[in-house]
Amino acid sequence: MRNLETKYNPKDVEDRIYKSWVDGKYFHAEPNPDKKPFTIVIPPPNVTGQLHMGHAFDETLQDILIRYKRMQGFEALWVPGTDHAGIATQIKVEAELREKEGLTRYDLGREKFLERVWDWKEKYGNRIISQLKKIGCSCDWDRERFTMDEGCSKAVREVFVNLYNKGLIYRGPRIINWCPNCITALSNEEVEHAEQAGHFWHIKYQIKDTDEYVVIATTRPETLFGDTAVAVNPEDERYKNIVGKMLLLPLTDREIPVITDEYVDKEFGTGCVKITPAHDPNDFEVGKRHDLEIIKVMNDDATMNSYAGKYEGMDRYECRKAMIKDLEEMGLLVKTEEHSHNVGQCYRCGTTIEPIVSDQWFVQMKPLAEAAIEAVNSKETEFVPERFSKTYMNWMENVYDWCISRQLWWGHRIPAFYCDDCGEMTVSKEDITVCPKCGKPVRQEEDVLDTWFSSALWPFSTLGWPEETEDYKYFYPTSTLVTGYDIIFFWVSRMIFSACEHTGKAPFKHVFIHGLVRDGNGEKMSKSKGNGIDPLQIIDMFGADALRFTLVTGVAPGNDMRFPVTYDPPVEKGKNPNPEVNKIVGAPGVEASRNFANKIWNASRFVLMNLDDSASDVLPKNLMAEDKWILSKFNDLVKKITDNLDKFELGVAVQNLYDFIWDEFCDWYIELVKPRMGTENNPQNVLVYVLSNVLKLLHPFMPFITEEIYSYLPVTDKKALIITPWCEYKEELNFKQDVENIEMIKSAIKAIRNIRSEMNVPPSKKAKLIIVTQKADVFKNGEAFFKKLAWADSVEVTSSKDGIEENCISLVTDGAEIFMPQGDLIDKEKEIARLTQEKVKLEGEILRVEKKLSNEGFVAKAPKAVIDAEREKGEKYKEMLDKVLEGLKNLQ
RNA sequence: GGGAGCAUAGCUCAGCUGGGAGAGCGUCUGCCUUACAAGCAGGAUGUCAUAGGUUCGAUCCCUAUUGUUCCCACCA
Repeated sequence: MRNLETKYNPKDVEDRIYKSWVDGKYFHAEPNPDKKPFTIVIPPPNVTGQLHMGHAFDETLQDILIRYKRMQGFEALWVPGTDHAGIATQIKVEAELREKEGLTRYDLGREKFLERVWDWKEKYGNRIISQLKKIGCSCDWDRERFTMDEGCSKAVREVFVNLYNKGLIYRGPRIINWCPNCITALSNEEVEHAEQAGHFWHIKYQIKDTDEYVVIATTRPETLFGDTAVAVNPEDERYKNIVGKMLLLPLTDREIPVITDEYVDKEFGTGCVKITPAHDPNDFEVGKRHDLEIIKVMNDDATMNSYAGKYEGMDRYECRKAMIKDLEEMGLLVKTEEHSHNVGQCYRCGTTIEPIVSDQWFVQMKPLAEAAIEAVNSKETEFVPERFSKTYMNWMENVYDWCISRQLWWGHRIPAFYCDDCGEMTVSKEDITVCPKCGKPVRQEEDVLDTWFSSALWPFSTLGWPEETEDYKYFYPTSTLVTGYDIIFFWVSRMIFSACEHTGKAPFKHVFIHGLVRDGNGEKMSKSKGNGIDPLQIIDMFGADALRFTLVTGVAPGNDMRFPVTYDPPVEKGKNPNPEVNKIVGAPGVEASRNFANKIWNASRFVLMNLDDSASDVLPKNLMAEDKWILSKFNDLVKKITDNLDKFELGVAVQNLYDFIWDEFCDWYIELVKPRMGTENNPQNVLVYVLSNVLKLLHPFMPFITEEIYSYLPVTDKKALIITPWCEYKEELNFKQDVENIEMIKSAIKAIRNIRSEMNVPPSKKAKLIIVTQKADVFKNGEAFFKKLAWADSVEVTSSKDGIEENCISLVTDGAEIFMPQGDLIDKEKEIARLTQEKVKLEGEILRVEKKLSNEGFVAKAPKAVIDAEREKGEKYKEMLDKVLEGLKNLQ
């Protein structure tokens, strides 16, 4: 115990401590009428691969909150689990299949392919769980869930059928976003927009039975084959005469009419718009208004179909190139302009989205949004920081229907059954094999649901809903949801409206939103850029506590953070590393945290090696001033940490802890108390008290090292730190006067150190101190401190300056004037310069204060406390200035 | 087009309902002072983006401007 190494080694500790928590079943929660519940459901990581730094951040925040609440006496439940992540996982498994076996999913068939995906899920799901454990997550592993497990699937069907029966789910042809690579429909949220350089082609459409043309401008000429009209603005004088005429659609033998529609902007392009209802959302609307034919010109993989005539079979871009060439040769291409525009891309594979008409399933959103808006307006759910509620509202108030069907195999298959015989469609919670209408066999819908459909139910599906289980009744609604601002639309919004609709309650009280973890250049981490940092590697290098501490240090809620690392060989700033070549060798932020962990470790070693058998955490009756000082400071700390945690200000809380432990406890209290070690006035119990309690406050942030150290301490209530009650503010440990006194001594010591350093006096050179003060008792008490911390060999405390020898350095500090006879060491010129500088500074301060105090407005309107403080300051400065002036006089 | 964030020390960032700005890293000086060199002591560095306004008083609140990042929408 007393032979602990001088370097804290996380590897000796973390796995062992984690196991002890699991063995103690401390993570497990059960409905408990004697306690209040505190519930968090984890944002389930995708089973696509492994955790990245963003997860580590997200989960650290949750673990901090859950550990804090657990210690505060809540029945704290953190539900873990993973997400099946429809498209993302299917893509991964398909890629693996292609690489390793040269097969496609169609080669295997649906059933066999799904077996492969389940194998994948097993492997990577488990890997993710083990990574969560490495980070220190105190999830209730008895309740681990998966979005496609039995319970969640049941909830999905319940919700689907409910919504369908209420008429809030419908099926029909609409323009949707189609990913030709994933071969599925996507919701609007799953499309990312990126600026792309493109062209604006001006093409002539001949007016039938004339030699005249109209010119239309398009960025997507290949959709021409689906044109069923050309539209102009009804107010456009230029085209009034051709409205109603027929046009010859180039490269085809079709004729299309010229129609008028308000949608057309006269000013933009040529004022003529080709209308392609099957391939453009706006055109689709125009088409509906004018009852136009809908002609789809592409196959599911974005190759051209038979409507494209001789271009059939070509890829859409190949076709574009070829037809432009042909149009040019035919003299129908008027001009080509450079044109950059936003193009939709699949959020999973990056392929350019094709807007396409397709039969899909939709959730009607408007009616569902109402309750979700109200939940946030009424503060049933609150966003932290508050500004994100605007993001949410903005989306919620402008929702459009949600396309929920996906042409994938991996996911919840839509519970709709078709009878090919009578045409009946049945939506049912239970699987059916025969048509309830005609008794003929039915076939189930091939499509699966959007992966977000099931994650939208996560806060209640994981707690037993639709059953009214004890868990559901006790733990739901949950307390806090922690997640990144990037999935407010995908997930948070959908959880809120789903919960409001199906459970009648908002799913959580607080939504604690955090930012993204970026690389050292401020860029998003990504595999393709090679700038991703594996949290497990960082843990391996520095320990989980150091990583966790780093992730919450210096970050304000909702803000992004940078995670700089150094590579070997080094990578130029602004450049991306090549993971094959550049290895991570350092991480400045984490090193600082690791050093902090080490500091605590060594402070604890110091305490432990100085304890005798009688040591405990019971505070003695005869507390010394410095004991009262640290106890008061600790008391303040308890309040600060608790307040800040309650406000989700984790970054501030962690800074408070750092300052208290390093500065106040280590640099001052332990140093102040060293002279008392081993004497009959041994401070050991105060040391144990403060250390053991500060470990409690630090535990949520650095669970491993705190638990380890705590186990060595002779505390009265000996149990695992993780379940030890949180500290409370104690009025009886507030010693205002002693705090003032010790602060006075501290500033005197600092002033002496400062001067000695300026005068280049080495610590080995001891000095005599004469302290002239009206507070003799205070400074007398500090005698030992001056000897130890200000390198004095003798300390004389007096109330008068009589008899002080002339050749002294004098310094003025709060409550005292200190003289240091320095013999020949004193450099008179230097000392005069120093005092003169001091004089100028004080005069400046006095001027400032006097100016302020002579300002009538200030005296009349400022709060009394502020004015008094200012007066006090002024007096103190004047007093100090007098002494400085006197010192100068003596020197000259 | 709509919305949001950011601009503070060389770098990365804090700054808690307005009362003369802080940390870490880096840097400079001196130290193995009986827990810690992953340490100790001391120092230097800021027109708190710009211009107005409110106020006795503004880094903080309001307005505008500039720069920057992001989200949403989008005229073919």
